[in-house]
Amino acid sequence: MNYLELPCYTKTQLKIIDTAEHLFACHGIHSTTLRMITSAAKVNLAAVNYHFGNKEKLIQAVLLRNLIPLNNERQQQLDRVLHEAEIKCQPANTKQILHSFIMPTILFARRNVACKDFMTIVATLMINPNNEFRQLFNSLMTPLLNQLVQALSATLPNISPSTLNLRLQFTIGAMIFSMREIDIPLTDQHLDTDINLLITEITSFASTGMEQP
Amino acid sequence: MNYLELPCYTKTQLKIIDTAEHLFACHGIHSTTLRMITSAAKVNLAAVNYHFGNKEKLIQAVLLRNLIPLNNERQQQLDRVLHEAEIKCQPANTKQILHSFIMPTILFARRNVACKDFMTIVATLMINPNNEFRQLFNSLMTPLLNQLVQALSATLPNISPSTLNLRLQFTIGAMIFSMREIDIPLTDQHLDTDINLLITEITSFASTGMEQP
DNA sequence: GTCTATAGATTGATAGAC
DNA sequence: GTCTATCAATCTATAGAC
Repeated sequence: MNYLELPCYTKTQLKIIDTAEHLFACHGIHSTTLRMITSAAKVNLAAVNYHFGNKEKLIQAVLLRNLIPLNNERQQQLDRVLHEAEIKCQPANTKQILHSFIMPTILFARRNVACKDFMTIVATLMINPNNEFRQLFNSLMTPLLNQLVQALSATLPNISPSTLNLRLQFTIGAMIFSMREIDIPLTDQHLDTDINLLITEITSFASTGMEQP
Repeated sequence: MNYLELPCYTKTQLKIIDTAEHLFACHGIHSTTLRMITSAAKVNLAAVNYHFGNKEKLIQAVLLRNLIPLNNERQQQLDRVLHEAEIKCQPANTKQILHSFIMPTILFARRNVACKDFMTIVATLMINPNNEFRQLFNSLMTPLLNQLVQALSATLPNISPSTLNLRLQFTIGAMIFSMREIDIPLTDQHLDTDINLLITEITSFASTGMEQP
């Protein structure tokens, strides 16, 4: 349910999207000018306006291009976990539910530079309460997050949905801050943490916190 | 140790700093122009350059004005916890150590609108790996964070410092995402969560995660 | 210290030739 | 579709009157 499809882009459009994504992550969306994008992508200055209409629609294209496949993968994992639990006639456990969200996210963030860049953009969007693209982002995230709270609520009926809601926020915050682009000023040792170990660490960290009385 | 002092500002300078802080949080640092700041602060357009030199130094002033007292408070709490443990001749427990960092932060974030705004700015800085003010921010945070890892390491000798480091990142991420300005698109119920309950929730969530084998 | 005026650079967007 | 040229708006910063 809720699987969305991607628009189809030409080669030039993809070159612009790729370049914009990288520059948005490095310098922030608003500090990145159309001239920076078009010169780095080696296309004409007028190309962005010709292919996307304006700068805002280019930003939307960057969001959709990454978030639609990522959320489809998250949804697929959650569906699988819930389906397997249904077969066994018992609720999925906390770790499985959180893993269905954390695992695809970390795998995505570690896939390549472009994906890392996108996660930086997403994190920035989540932090800023007044961001102009927040509404689009929310509309893409809400269905999945609501399903997660609902699934957790079935597994942990003694914990109120609002508390689960709060702890899911903690979980997402922990996950976002675990990513390479976001390092607090400690040693950078962990940056090369084995990806499977990282997924296990976050999932365990969040699960024990989630199940607290 | 490591207590820093604040510079002394005139009324006009404070008016500019207050206004800038709010606009930085609402629209981002780079999207906020000197005209937006000076017109909202009801001072002349030239006032920022006269009082602070340039835009960058104004941003630094906003950072220092908030981060110095906040970190002094965090340091004081950590010193107290470590001192009490020393008297009892046993290491401080995980919850106390994390509480010394989380409690002053959440109290600060809930103090007033200006403080909430500042936390949004800090979160944005932490997210962006290439931010030009990241170095200043890191230099202010590193001493305290190193002490936290050291204290946790004494309490949890079976867990490697790099793992504690990683879990401290999870903790900070969870804390940042718990704040009012940063809401994932779920119900907004939690936004008015009782402040003491919130501090307890985050501290417990992080402590159980931190102590995992 | 405050203000106006303006310099000098950069921005997003578009018109029109090819 | 691509390109050059350019517009109108906006930006930071400063000079100089008061």
